[in-house]
Amino acid sequence: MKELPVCAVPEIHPDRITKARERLPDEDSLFALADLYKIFGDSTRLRILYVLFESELCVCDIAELLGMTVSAISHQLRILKQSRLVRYRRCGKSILYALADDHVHTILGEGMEHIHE
Amino acid sequence: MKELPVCAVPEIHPDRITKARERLPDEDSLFALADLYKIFGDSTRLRILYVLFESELCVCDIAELLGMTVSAISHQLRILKQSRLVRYRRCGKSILYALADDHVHTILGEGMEHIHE
DNA sequence: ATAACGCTTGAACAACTGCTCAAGCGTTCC
DNA sequence: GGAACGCTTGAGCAGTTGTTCAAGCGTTAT
Repeated sequence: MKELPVCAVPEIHPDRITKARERLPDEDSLFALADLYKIFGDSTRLRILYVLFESELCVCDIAELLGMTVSAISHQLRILKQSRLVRYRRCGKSILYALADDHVHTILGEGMEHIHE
Repeated sequence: MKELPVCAVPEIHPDRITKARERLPDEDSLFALADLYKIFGDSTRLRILYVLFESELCVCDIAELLGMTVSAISHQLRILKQSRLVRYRRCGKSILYALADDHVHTILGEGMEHIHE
């Protein structure tokens, strides 16, 4: 991080603007990234992800765990499914949900580190 | 991740529920974590963070860069300030904003990895 | 002092989000 | 087949969010 000591150019700094613009990812990546973080930005979804850390669970298990309706959980699981953060498989009458991969661990780990510093 | 092959217990699985409950962080951490991710869940704020990667910038620089009003940027900077993701210092008439620490890099890095896999 | 400049702030508004409720779908068991 | 069960889905509603607009604050320049 450059820290320029004085403000040689008042108001607008064209040189810095040019360089900073290069750091901007393309628009698609930006929106995809924002959408991903939006998913983690809700405590219900966070709680769902955390309870899936231990083992796969059916929808009514999760609802029971979090003290919420099955419908509310199902709505949130659909969002988590669409973002490929959880996967599911049918098992008799139930549908068992599980974390899709290890990205969830690492992403949540970084976040926890920040808030607890 | 345990993956149980059959559903010995239909409907609700009390043993899994007990274990899963232990993985839940305390409520304060959960809300703090959700609030942190909410910040990253907006493309304007993401763009602000990215343009600050290169060097510190004043408010009207950022506004110019992103093609938005100074007011809109200022509102978002206030949110980023409150979450300790950016810091600022006065410099003459201008106020220069910069990334607060390296957490931003690592958090955004993890996210990018997920969406590009 | 007074004006100009850079930035902040609060109110207002449209757009979005998460939950509830009611209805419906797919599978299993009788 | 038909009932029961687990889950999903769409509409509706309250609460939240991001931007605009207008006004105001603090510093600098005259």
